[in-house]
Amino acid sequence: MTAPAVVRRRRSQRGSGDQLRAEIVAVAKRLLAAATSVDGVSIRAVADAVGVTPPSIYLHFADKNDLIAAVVADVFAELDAAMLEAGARAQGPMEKLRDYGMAYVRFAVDHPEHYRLAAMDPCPRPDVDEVLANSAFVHFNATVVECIEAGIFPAGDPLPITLDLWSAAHGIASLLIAKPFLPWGDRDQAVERVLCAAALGHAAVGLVGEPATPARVTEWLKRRRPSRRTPRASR
Amino acid sequence: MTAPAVVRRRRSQRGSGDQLRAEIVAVAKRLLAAATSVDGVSIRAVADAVGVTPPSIYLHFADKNDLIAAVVADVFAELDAAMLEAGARAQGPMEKLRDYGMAYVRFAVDHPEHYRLAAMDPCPRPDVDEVLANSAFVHFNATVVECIEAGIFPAGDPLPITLDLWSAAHGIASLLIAKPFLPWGDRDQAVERVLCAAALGHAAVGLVGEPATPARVTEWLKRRRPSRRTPRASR
DNA sequence: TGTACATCAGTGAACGCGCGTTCACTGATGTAC
DNA sequence: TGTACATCAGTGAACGCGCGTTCACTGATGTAC
Repeated sequence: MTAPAVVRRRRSQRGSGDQLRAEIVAVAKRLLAAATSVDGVSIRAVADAVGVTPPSIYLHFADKNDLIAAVVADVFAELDAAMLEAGARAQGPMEKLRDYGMAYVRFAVDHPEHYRLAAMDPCPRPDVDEVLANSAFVHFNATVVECIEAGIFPAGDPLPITLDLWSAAHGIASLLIAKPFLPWGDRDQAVERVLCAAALGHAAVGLVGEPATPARVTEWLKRRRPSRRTPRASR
Repeated sequence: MTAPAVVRRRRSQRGSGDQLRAEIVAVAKRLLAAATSVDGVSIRAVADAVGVTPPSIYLHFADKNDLIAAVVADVFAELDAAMLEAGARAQGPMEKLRDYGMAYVRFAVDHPEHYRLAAMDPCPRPDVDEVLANSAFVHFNATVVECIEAGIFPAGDPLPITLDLWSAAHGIASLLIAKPFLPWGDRDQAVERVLCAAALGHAAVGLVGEPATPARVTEWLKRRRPSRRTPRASR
């Protein structure tokens, strides 16, 4: 065992208190990536890893929730950056939407605990505007608008479509995280299948010209392609 | 304040140790419904609420995880019962799938913490077979098979379709739970929209006859319905 | 240039708490004789 | 029917631990004169 590693930090310069703040957020983020819940990372552990005493944390954050919130904001920014980069070279709005969605899910799978923290755990301070003003959400919604303008999705309010597609991406992302052992087969394929099915479903709703209900879905399918097999009596 | 309520239980009869076990599970389940995480419910709190001392719990469960696992099993059983009841009077496989999906999401929204525990939190002891043999999953998959047999979904392995539809239901369910403050509008409508879009997407994949990719989706849409508006240059 | 002083980032020690789990024990119940 | 005894569900007290947070303090830094 090594000695209790008292690597004392150099004290910050007068004006540069923000440096320690940023370092605390970065370290907390790193530790949270390896924990399975917020309770798994303590203020003391963060302080230790930064090389500072626990009370120092309170010079920069009101309390633990405040620190966690800062990490969540950082995670969302990273997610947005990953999405933007993935969608930068898309050929059209539909491709961009796909690239965004794939990048979203890949981020979730690559940083499961960060994703859990940001999108699956209960919000410590829930705020509509904060989510809707979130860069990732804004970029996603803008692309849905492009799809509407391109005639891919039915005209109208983009918000429900954005929420629906987000649900689809979140569904496959969070299920991959929560139940990674399921027989997903090739993960990228599964993700693309789900995202395309959702997008296609919405596009098809536009084709049908009416909101989809199961009755309409069935009717629509019957009209266009009569059953290839006789339905068996259900056991 | 009332006196420390020492309501001592009657000691169980010799053979009826299972009665206390069941009572512990029921109480733990009730307490978990009001907590935001497993850490929010302690062995001590469960013991208190049952009217028993903490060590008694260990006569019936190896440790806390074991107790939680019993609650999760109970939650899944309740979920399956709710789904079965909802789908009992469905007219066809597609309607049954819809009823199952709606019941699934309703259960999640009505019991958010139970759903979080069972489907969103990390599995304490992950087990493929346990999930795939789970009644709710089996019933869901069987209905997908019926849909395939009825020609609604493309022929082939039902498992990917089941997983995809589960992802869709899980997506809207868990997002409603994690971000209830978003502008969902009418919740039932949002749920039906997402589920139908997913189902319709898969059905449409069957129509197209090839796996969906964004390129194919766009092409397919263009072939069948040229853009109603000229795409604007993206800003 | 030198010195007294104000500032404030960070410290050390402690507060009070609740946790999961263990262990020797109790005492009501059922049973053997 | 009566009594000694074995069983074992449940108890009381404690173990060792880590937690979030507070508070009076320190001492390097920058500044006023």
